[in-house]
Amino acid sequence: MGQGNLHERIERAIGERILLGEFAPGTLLPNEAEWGKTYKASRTAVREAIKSLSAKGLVHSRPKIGTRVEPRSRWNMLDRDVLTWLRVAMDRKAFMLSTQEARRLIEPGVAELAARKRSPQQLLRLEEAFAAMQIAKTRPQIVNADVEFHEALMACANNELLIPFGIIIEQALSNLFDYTTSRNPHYANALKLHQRIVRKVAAGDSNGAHVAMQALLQDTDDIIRAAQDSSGRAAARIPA
Amino acid sequence: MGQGNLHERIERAIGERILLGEFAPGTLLPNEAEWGKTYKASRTAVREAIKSLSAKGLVHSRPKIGTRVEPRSRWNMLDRDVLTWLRVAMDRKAFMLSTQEARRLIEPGVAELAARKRSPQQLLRLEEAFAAMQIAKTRPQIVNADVEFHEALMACANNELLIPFGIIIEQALSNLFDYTTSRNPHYANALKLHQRIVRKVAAGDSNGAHVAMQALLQDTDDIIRAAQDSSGRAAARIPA
DNA sequence: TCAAGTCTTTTGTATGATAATTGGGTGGGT
DNA sequence: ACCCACCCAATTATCATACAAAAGACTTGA
Repeated sequence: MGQGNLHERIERAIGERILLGEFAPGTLLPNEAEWGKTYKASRTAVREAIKSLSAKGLVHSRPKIGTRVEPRSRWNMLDRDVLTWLRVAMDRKAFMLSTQEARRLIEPGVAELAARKRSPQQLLRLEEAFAAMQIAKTRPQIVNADVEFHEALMACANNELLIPFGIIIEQALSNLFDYTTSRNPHYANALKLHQRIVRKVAAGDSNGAHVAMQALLQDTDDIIRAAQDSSGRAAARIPA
Repeated sequence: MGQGNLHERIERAIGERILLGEFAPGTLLPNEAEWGKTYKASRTAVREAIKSLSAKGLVHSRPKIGTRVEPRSRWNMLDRDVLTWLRVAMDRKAFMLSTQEARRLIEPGVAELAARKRSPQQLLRLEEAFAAMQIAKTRPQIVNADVEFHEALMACANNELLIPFGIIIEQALSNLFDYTTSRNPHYANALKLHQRIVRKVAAGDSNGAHVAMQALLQDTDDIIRAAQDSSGRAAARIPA
């Protein structure tokens, strides 16, 4: 099948099927014995998979009733796995719109907090992340460094409740770099925008950091829009 | 012990102990057999508890190695259980500061989005939630209605990635109402502030909604500060 | 008609055995 | 003394089986 433990593979399989809508919220899943037949595994392995899905808020089990899919409002969308499955299930464009919208909502505020509350050590981590962005060459290096930059910034905000958002950023960026075929020609520009954030955070200029982050997100949106337009034109070629 | 299934109780027990710092990130937990002895349960039940903790990002298990506590940066703080344990583990004042800070970060933006994107049906839900706040009498009724109000507003924003934040609001509000002993004398004022948000969202006035939400949060901060001051004075009476 | 009790299905828990993983130790060769 | 291949042991991963507990469905009696 895929990789990972048996119960992890089963979890992924069922999770994806739920996210894809094959089992709608409110419906009853097959019972544990049937899953066991489906995936040729013991009830134990199936139960462990379902326990994980339950912890992620996707399902809820009760004796005699069975396992029921929870309403989407209880799904833990900021869980790494759930978000991955969601990306698989959603239209890519819609997914990027959602993630960018969420980023615009919180990242400027995070930058603001970071400028006000970062410790010297946290600032150092941010600066190192920026340095890594500067020397990154290959695409995975660039993505990793970019993600680390935004996570370092989150850490500067000194509020653990915000950490789960890192997962959104991670998904958004790795998706973005898949989207923009090959190298982003504006990478030098993106670097400048990131550098401005570092400077504002270092200077403790919270308003400046807020604005600088908005500028970076605007730039990202522009890149997405450009990529969309070109792919849109390609799609338009298909006869209706 | 408490309530719930056996594996849920074990999960809670271990989860709380991790959050309280008894098992620091990086340390090795006792093995499954020992947990079984500790809580007088079979290995099966222990394993299911640990699977849940694993799904919440608190721990990670590997054969021969054992189960290790993950770094806090991987903990799923927006999980309902984890946040509950965190509240138990943290100083109440610090917890409320964190939650309020997070709310200030995202709720104004949510209100803004809600004003721009809400469907008529979603608006109806918001209005009904406000109506419920108006007729609420007992404290649990008030808390429930208030939580429902903010969750309805989230729904208006039409972005599922934001939903997990509802958990923060839930915890923040239930904590707040524990904090302010007995009835909040300014409840009439709070109602007005909520109503203003409803009106702005109904009118599609995104800036207005943003500002109205900021005003509500400011009011909440004031209430907290007032409660803190009085409890601070009480604490100051204790001889040093 | 209704209510109490039994039946049945499904998850929850226990037990014991075996497989797989991997850090650490062990020993031989150079 | 160093290094490589190999084995060993501890721990989780998986399996099979049995029984317990919950709760909806059904039956039976008044």
